Amino acid sequence: MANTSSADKNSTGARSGPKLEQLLSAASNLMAREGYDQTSIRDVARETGLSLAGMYYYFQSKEDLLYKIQHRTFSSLLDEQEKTISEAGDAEEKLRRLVQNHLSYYTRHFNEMKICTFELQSLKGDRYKNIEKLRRRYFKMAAEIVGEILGPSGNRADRGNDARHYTLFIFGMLNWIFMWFDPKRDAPVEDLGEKLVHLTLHGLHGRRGQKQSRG
Amino acid sequence: MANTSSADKNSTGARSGPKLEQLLSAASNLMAREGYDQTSIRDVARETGLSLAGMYYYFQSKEDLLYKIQHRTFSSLLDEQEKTISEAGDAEEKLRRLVQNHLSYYTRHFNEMKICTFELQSLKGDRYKNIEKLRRRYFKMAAEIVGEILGPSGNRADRGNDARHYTLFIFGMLNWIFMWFDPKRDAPVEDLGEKLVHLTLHGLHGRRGQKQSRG
DNA sequence: TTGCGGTTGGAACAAACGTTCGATAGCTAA
DNA sequence: TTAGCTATCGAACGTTTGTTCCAACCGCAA
Repeated sequence: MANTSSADKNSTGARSGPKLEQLLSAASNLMAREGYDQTSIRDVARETGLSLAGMYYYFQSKEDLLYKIQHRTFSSLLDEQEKTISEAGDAEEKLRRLVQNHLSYYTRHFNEMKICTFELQSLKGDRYKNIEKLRRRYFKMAAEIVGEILGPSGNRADRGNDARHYTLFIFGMLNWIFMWFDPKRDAPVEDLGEKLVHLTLHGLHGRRGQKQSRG
Repeated sequence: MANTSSADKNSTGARSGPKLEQLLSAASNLMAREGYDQTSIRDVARETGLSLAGMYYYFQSKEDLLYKIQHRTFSSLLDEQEKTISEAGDAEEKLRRLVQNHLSYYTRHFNEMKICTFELQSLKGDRYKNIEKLRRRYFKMAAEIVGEILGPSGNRADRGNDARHYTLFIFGMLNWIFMWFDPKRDAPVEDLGEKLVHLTLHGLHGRRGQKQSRG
């Protein structure tokens, strides 16, 4: 179940339902294209046909709008991941599922995910802390899988940092996809995910499909 | 030598020298911390002691300021890379130098690099095109190295896309470092670069520390 | 001294922004 | 009908922003 804390007070009342979803969706679309700062509440209002003042019936502030997008998207992704990964077998399979789920979720909620990935720093105070908490939970989940694949630490001094670094490398590959992915050129994402997992496990030298013999 | 085209008209006159460098440096510092949109020209002026109007003696516009930062930083990095890589031996060594140079430049010009990495989309028209051109040159340089490591293509259908994808994965790892790097925890960058190269070449399963002889 | 071009600052402007206020419909329960 | 709640609107306020104008300063050559 997803985190709920002091910054989501206004899930009470009628400020929910399909209208809210529509507003969040339109806002995500604009913000993913133009960025959070460059998207005004007026833009979102215009896009949805709602008046400017009407927006403030659904959101306390612009930052609250951003927060709602991030919180919904992130906790939904997190739930999906924790459910799927727990059913996996060994660590490699868990990693594969983590990557493929991430990319799958990504294609279904491109705009929202882009916002989650690049607009965290636009949140302040409690709202920042809440999303940061979700992010950390996501990271920890991945880091444990990577640590499992690396095997027991102990030989090198900062072996503890290894899992952290490699996990951050993986998230780097995943998150950077927003910057270049082109459906016409790079679909299907499943293949992309396979490449990513393959690179992570075996590197460029690990043969795939067919191979040269090695020393 | 770095690209020069229609958008850098104002390198004429006295609008250069240490004062310009100071302004660009202060602006980079603020923009790396708060983002381009959240940094006003007034902020930069206040930081440097120059008046608001005085800023417009050095920059045609706020976007021009951003462009100057990106152009200088990127062409300098590009020059450095092309020089160093041409001296390298095999493809693996080239990749290693590419990564280590990138990270080295990165530590010397953290703020400017962060801006180059994340604020491209804030440029429009010719300014956008010019930086995009530099970026493409950088990418091509890397992609050729990766292609060389992968070996001759021809077996799989979209093998041509492989080098592109793997290169983008590498840039993903590199660029994402901005999001988490902590000098107290992650220095020295040379070790980080080694880890990145090792993952790229051999993956998590490749042995490290105890190394096997090769070829 | 005068003159001049490179450099700087004070003041102002128009536009855009986030936010608030008060009013007004529509609906439902008493 | 009345009372109250949900949903929406037009208008406005105060602030910040990028940018411009123009006057003034500086150092140096004539």
